[in-house]
Amino acid sequence: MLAKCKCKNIPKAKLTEIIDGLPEETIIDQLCEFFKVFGDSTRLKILYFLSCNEFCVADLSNLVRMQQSAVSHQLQTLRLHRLVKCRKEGTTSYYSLDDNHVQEIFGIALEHINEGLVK
Amino acid sequence: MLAKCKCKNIPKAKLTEIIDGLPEETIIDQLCEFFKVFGDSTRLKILYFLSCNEFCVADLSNLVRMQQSAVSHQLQTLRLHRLVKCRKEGTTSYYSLDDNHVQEIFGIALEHINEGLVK
DNA sequence: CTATTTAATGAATATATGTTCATTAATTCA
DNA sequence: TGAATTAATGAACATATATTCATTAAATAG
Repeated sequence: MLAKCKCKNIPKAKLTEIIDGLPEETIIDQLCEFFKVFGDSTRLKILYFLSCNEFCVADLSNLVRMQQSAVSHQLQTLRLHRLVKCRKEGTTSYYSLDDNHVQEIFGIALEHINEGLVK
Repeated sequence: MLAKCKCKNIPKAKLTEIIDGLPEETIIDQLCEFFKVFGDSTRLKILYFLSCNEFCVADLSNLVRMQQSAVSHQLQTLRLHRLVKCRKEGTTSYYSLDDNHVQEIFGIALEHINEGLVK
């Protein structure tokens, strides 16, 4: 526990409140994992394309210009994080978005980026 | 360019529209970088504390239980991405949030995580 | 001026992560 | 059944990243 705040004389009660308000380690880890998923250009492109339409692995492979294996691996991590879902038809796997936050997240991120351009 | 969509017979016009709609590489890279910043537990904790109050490096170091150097390095990346700002007073650097999207982003991420628990 | 404090920086290291290659699994078709 | 297609998986490798340690820079106090 922090003995005292050296910088500013924050009231001890408030400091305790702040420290207690820190989300649990498991929650923080989950947040990290969630954001990490978005921190890769291949996955971002996949998410973009799936936000437009359902696609199979081969098509996504063409669209993002990556090997089938690379796309499969990335789809796996997207699936594990419940951002995309998969339905099978014969030997073909059709992927689509499984989260309504993706668009929202993108929007905010773009806002941040655009503000940077203005500054 | 994708010759044709093998999975579904998506109209060629729509497919072209989708492909053209893919953000430019520079934008995608910026999005990646933005999300990567959130994909680290130390940085998340720092952002949490700064969302509560302004703090100096030494205090943040205590709060997140990391060495001063580690915190300084992370503050640098947060600064470079314009998520925090710094003001100096003597030898002390006071950091605070420099982005109104942080809270919003956290909120959405938490929603996603909580939905996972329910499912 | 010298010693002290606070933060920033650079190099080194250990770990994590994305891609490729090779293989396997599952399904369909002849 | 056997060949072909589509996707998933595992191992290996190369790259990126976070932390530590050591040092430097800047400001203040004695």
